[in-house]
Amino acid sequence: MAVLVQNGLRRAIDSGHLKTALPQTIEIERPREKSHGDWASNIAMILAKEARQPPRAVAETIIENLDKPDYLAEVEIAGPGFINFRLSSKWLSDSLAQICELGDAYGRSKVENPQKIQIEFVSANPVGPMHVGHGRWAAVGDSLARLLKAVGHQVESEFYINDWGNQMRIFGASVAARYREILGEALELPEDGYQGHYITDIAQEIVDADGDKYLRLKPEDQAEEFSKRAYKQVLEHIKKTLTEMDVSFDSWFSESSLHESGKLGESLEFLDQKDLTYRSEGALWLKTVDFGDDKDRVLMRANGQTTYFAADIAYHKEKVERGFDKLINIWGADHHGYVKRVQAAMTAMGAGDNRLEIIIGQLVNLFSGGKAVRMSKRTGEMVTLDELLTDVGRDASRYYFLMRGTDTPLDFDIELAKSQTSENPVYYVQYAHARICSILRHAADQKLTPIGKKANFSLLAHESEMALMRELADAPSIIARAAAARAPHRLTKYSQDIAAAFHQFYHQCRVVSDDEDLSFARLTLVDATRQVIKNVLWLIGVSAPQKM
RNA sequence: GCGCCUGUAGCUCAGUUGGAUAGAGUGCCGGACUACGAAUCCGGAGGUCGAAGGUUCGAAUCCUUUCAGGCGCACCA
Repeated sequence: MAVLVQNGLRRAIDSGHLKTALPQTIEIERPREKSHGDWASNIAMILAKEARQPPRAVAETIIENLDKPDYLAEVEIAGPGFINFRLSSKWLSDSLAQICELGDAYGRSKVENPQKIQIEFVSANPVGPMHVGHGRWAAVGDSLARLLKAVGHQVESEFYINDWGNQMRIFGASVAARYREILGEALELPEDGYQGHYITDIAQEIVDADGDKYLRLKPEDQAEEFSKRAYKQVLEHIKKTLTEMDVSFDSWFSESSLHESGKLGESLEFLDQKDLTYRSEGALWLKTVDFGDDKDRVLMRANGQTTYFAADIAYHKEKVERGFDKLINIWGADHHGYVKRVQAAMTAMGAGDNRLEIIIGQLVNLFSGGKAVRMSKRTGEMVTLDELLTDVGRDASRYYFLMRGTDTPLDFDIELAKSQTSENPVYYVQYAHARICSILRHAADQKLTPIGKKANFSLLAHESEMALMRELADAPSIIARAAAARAPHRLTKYSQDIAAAFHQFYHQCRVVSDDEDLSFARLTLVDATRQVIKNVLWLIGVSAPQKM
């Protein structure tokens, strides 16, 4: 379409009717208002000043020089100088035929510059069960990965396991304290210890398996032993929960492996050789200020221990070495203060300014019957993702997590989700899919099945049929834009738009009727709708049921 | 004090990167099943896009100021 306008424009300029330069880009957009056609261009208004002509006159000149291909039904000037294009029914028929032909692949596309992208998300600390907030990043990250693949990128998802440092020690000590309590000793929880009930559960499992075998060890050695053992258990649990959510990771990367393999030391040395570090007050610092941070950051403490930041640098260096063009990290808003220093470190390492893309997602606020639920891992006062999945279900949870943009906080009311699940739009969309399957079953009873491209699409001329076909034809561009904007939540909106267009069509047009040709055409349209709903729901990670 | 995010219908939120009369859902009022699923559809009421300036043909969108809310400002991870 843009090319069409460009050609017309060039002709207008070449012939001297328009005194202006050919613009770099010509914007073509879909008007909000249906009466404004299928596509519209604002180019005349942009050029009006330079051409020293009123916008409408410019538009007229452009239209006079325009080709008229058969997919175009009408071109008109509207409002202050918009050029509106109305597509012919042939164009809609063609896109319908394309859906039939491509099936599950419909909606996918090929970006101009396919990249090798790594997307890292969730990365929950393996010291307890995942909470509801993790669920949001699991849903968003997994859908984004699917979305990026759908537009032709090579995508690898990764879970970073923070299995090193203070928290692991405290975790082990907490389990050890509960272990001793079960075996009759007085409870002495470590400072800042974890208090969730699952800690006791883990301790109980150890008692059940090995009895009081560890009781003779010193408390520090118990903690050491248990942190390794318990963390594996917790990690398995995390994996299981993610599987239940239908979220899968291509790789699991362990923080402690950076320490053990020496990669951490190597990256410190690397920075040192580039003269980016210095010693002060007994600690080793990185000159992050030189790269946009507010202050320099400590890599190694005065006590000789490296910081989490140092490990993260090694981690990101390793990622770059693995050859990704783009690294996407999804972090909760409580980590946004950390963005600058990691970006600074990336720049310092010479990884390129745009290599790392950090998506900061606002947090999930949990409510129960309108009252805020306080969550704390330390005190164990929390609602786990498992509980949520059991209560609300996978489909509703994933859809709900995805309905809002990531930079808006998500209020999740458990009671509302439990008691009024029919209000959740996911059912509206799934119902449309189930209804279609029902229609297809009914048609099969009448010995009718959709016949794909061979159907006579010119019979689909009703207003609601055209609207539905237009909606379906949008899929590739909606998906492409959602991927580019890293905005999987747009898919939920789109899925509702398709369902709405279908339900409207359903109420106005009878699909299976005495008119066999019309029935074939409408069955094909209905089947194409089913296909598109299914494809979009798959990107969201929600099932498309045949019955409900 | 500094930084990031957010203020849009009674409520929960979209708004396709600056377009035309700002849209959904929910709630409220009123309608539609003797044919393919009423978990559906149709109609109505409901707005100073937090506020004030600015940029331009044109602003919810960009800039400045300001008010309100959330989050963050470690030799924790």
